[in-house]
Amino acid sequence: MLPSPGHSMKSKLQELVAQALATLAGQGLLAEVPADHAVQIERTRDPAHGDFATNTALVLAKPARMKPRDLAQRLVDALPASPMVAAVEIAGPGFINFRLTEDAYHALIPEILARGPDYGRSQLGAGKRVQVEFVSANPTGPLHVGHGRGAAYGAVVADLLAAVGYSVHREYYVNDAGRQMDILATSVWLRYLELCGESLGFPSNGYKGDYVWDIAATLHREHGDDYRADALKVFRGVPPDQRDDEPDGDKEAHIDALIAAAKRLLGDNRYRFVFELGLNTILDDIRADLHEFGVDYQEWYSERALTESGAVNKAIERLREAGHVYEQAGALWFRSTDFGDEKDRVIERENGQTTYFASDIAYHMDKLERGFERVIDIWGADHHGYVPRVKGALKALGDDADRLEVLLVQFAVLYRGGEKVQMSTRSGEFVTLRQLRKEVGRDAARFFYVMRRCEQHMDFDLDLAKSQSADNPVYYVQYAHARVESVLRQAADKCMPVEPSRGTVNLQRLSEAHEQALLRSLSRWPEVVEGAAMTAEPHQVTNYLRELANDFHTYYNAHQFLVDDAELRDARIKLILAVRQVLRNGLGLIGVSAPDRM
RNA sequence: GCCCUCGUAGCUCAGGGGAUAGAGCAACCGCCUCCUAAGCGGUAGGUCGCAGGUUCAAUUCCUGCCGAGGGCGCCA
Repeated sequence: MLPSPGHSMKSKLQELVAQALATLAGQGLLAEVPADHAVQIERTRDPAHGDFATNTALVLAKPARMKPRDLAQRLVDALPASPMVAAVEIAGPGFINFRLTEDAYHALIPEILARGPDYGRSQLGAGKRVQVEFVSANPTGPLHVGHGRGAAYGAVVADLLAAVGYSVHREYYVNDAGRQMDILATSVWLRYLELCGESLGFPSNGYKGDYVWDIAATLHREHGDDYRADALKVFRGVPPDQRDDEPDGDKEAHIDALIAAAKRLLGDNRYRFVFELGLNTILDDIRADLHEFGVDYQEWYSERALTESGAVNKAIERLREAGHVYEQAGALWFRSTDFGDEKDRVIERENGQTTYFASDIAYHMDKLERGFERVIDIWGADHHGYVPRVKGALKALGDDADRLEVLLVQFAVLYRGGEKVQMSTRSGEFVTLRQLRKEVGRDAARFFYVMRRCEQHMDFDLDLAKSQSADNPVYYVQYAHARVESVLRQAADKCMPVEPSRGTVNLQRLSEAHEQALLRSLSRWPEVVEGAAMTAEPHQVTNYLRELANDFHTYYNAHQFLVDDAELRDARIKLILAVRQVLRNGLGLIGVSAPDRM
């Protein structure tokens, strides 16, 4: 990772070492060292090694033709003086360890209090435009808990990128054009016919969830029998469904014939009306669901609009002109094997319909044309096979496929009472995101979803998420915040001034080991935000918050804050105000509330 | 069969070239006359799946193997 122009302690040290390297280079000592060498500064694991360490001398020993410890010594000699550095020493095979001054840590407190919500934010992204597309579930039913993880993860990745200075565009791709939507419209209509009193066998491939009944009921309530047709006519000539008593049936042919019947018997306008009713009802529900989950978008991008704008045909034309398309068995194929895919893919079917993949090519072409410097797609891990073909298509179009980053999120498995919660989309028996939010609450859901690396299979323990105990990491962190608020209320009750003095006044009184540990944790926050943003790993934030909360709880147990000694009390109040601020910033970043009392 | 991800403490997981591998839970022992015990401290617990390779240095990177999960359609 390149040195950042940030203001963190780490980046300041990076700068010092870089200056020392420049000095040695000026003396002609580093002829074979690349000029753009990135200085690595890390936090030490062992406090005996100081606060930070760099392996620069070890890494550069060979090109500098020096022994690591000799190079380290020269670097130390060339290091510019800095008020933040208390001691520098060479250790082990050639590490350079830095110990920072107490003043450097004390100065952190007024900085945190002055910057407030901005402490931890940076300009690393330099305003570059990045698009984050996430969730994008088909609007054929409510979001389930699998989508919830993508929603929480995507929202935090987007917020992290914004926090480090990117201009972020959050987008939901609405698949409102495909066959699945026709199946939904037909499902709604068939349920409506049942409500009208028609008797029929519901197709095994139809959508069977209760929400389909709800949409059908709206149609029936508001329009009576206006959309009614004789069930016998609907099913006339339709090939048999595949079900237990008819194992030889074809469920695909069956549902397709029913869609055709719906279109024929309703006519274009009335079919479109039923279709739109289903689509809009579900999309409104998804939008509201995500909003209540703290997930909002800049844009809901319609696949249908993409198709109607001619973008799909344009993409196919561009591929054809570039010579990456061929016809076979009546269909149009994209030769994706030329770009690393394992087999070629159909983009236009024998019946003239373009495939979902063709829309995807057009959509990604459009994303790049809109001028985003980075395009991030967040997909369910089951779509990983799509990555080579989408990237392949971009390469075939002559675009820079590296601008597209695909992050894959594994599914979450719910556990209740130690038992796996069984889910099946087919039968409509799945746990919805809304049910999860109702059961464990928004805060726990948001926190738990991003607590693990996205590529990790996740066991979501519902009982733990609900438990109001120390075991529950959400409450643990929130409780730290509530405790700070509680102390401030107590101070007010005792008529002690809560308004702290300015600057670093009294801060030298913070000499306890617990206080120093807390200050070190507070100083890490900008590094955590930067690291989490650059690696798209929100779990680094939750881990940090647990550590910070732990430092605070330990301190709380060991020392009284509201002491009679006014100067000491002032210093401690300033410290816990800084802790409160960083807890708020961290919880805010992952979409979790910071309650005043619990 | 091919592809992707993962194998770290009894369980759930961090760490991902660097100095003695960490946390939470579970187990055991302690701590409220005190700003919320939804809290804190301590003890115990590991051949970082196995075998090679690269490196001054490998749990981390590479290769192979073993094991777990997922994906491989003129579906979306």
